[in-house]
Amino acid sequence: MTTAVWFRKNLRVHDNAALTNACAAESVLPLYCVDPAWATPAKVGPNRCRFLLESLEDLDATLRSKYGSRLHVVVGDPATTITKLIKDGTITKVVFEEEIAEPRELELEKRIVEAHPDEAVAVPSTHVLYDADAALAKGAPPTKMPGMVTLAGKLGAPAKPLMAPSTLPPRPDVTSPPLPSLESLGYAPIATKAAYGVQGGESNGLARLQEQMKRENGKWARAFEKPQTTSASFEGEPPTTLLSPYVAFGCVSVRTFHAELSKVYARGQHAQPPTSLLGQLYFREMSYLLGRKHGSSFAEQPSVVCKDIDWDTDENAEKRFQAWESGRTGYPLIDAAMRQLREQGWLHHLARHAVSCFLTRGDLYVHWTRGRDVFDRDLLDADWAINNFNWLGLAGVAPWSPPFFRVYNPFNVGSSSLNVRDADGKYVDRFVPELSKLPPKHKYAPWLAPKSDLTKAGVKLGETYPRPIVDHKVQSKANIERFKQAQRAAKEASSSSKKRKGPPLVKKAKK
DNA sequence: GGATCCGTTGTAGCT
DNA sequence: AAGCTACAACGGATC
Repeated sequence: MTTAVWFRKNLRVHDNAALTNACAAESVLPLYCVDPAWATPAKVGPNRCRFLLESLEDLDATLRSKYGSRLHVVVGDPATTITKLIKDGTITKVVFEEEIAEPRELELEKRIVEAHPDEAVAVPSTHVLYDADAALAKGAPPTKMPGMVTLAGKLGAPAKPLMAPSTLPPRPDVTSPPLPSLESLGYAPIATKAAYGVQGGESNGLARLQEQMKRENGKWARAFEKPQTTSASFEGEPPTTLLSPYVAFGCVSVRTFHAELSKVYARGQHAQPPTSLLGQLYFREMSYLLGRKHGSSFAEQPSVVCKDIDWDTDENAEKRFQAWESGRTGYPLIDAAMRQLREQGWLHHLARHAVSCFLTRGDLYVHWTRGRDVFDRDLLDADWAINNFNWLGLAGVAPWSPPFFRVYNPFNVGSSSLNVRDADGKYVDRFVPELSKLPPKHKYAPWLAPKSDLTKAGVKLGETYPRPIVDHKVQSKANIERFKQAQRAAKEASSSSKKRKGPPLVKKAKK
């Protein structure tokens, strides 16, 4: 009688509801399924996949050293794999934490529960601070931080994280293949390290959590305010905690993060949401609540969470998208960020703002889902609910968007909004080295540099580095106007359809 | 039910 | 350098 613990977004032994649940079983098989339809370079970039594999190795090592067990990793569709294990008698039950918002995962667990109503045991997720359905029972999910703070007040303290089990029931005599490698999954080897050298795994994640909470004896965590941190960042002391990849894969439980942060907060004055560290956890929570409630209509246009905007989808838009994705827009800040994303799997939050505004309503007018998919592939901390929440917001289509006429200027690096703080242009040097010999004042706007400076630096615009793909000043102004018109048209369409007593939001016919 | 307020992080130009 | 103003103006929550 063996129970499989199916690890999903909880690659850890602490605060793991499925693992804790399985402790009463006679025998436990720790199971992870690498879905080959997902773990492929087009869907999941090499950095992200490497982080996953590192996390699996760490989990396996912990299971071996602490529990005398080991991880059974199967490369295959999780539902098919679980069915096979049940049918061949390897396991009699499977325990897993429920998904909250991601459609792909919800669909998957539905298939498993329907196929195995007696064998599948779904336990409430530890991936969020609050039980999502209990939170939604209090009313509509908040779209703004004051609403989230109020909700948290109503719900009280989040559940205490579960302790790692002291022992596990024995593992059945099952032969496990060696853990997959990047190469075995069809990835080319990666020569470079991920951002700040982060490596996946619960051990690394918990160590980083402790480190960040102890930084300046807790003062750093208490004083943390996101907009004060520097966006053009890639080395040295990280500007933020860099814990997001660990939380996304579940190497660190968000509840453990919250509990540790609460201890540090209790020791002195601290910043408040939305800008504080707690605020960051609250934004994550909002993403999940909105994802659970509206996830299926996130990309449905129009819907209550997505305005009907006439994004460009023609060949020219495709070319602009490709220039953006490959870091060849002619705007060094955008290009450096996009190359950093690809190389390191990470971007500071404000750099994410800069590139997503640029791709969508700001400059290129490309559909936001294109950018979302790139982030989902390349970010180490890619998380379905959070990624959609942020793109919907930045593209200007969601109720939680900033006013649409607030567009970031991609070369005004002295402005406080993007907080680039890179007078020497080191960020450009690192990721757009073809501009590194320019004088610092021209590094973020090479097209404004005098010819003599360009020649001296060996820069030939249009050859060694692109000219700006669009004229930001002209284009952003035109786009604001276009967005305004689209917004008005959408509003009129929805109010006239209401008058006709038809469905309030009619799905637009596909082009 | 209409008015008012507010929203994590805008820009440009001026003092 | 920091701080002010004008710009243009949405939509959800609250009173």
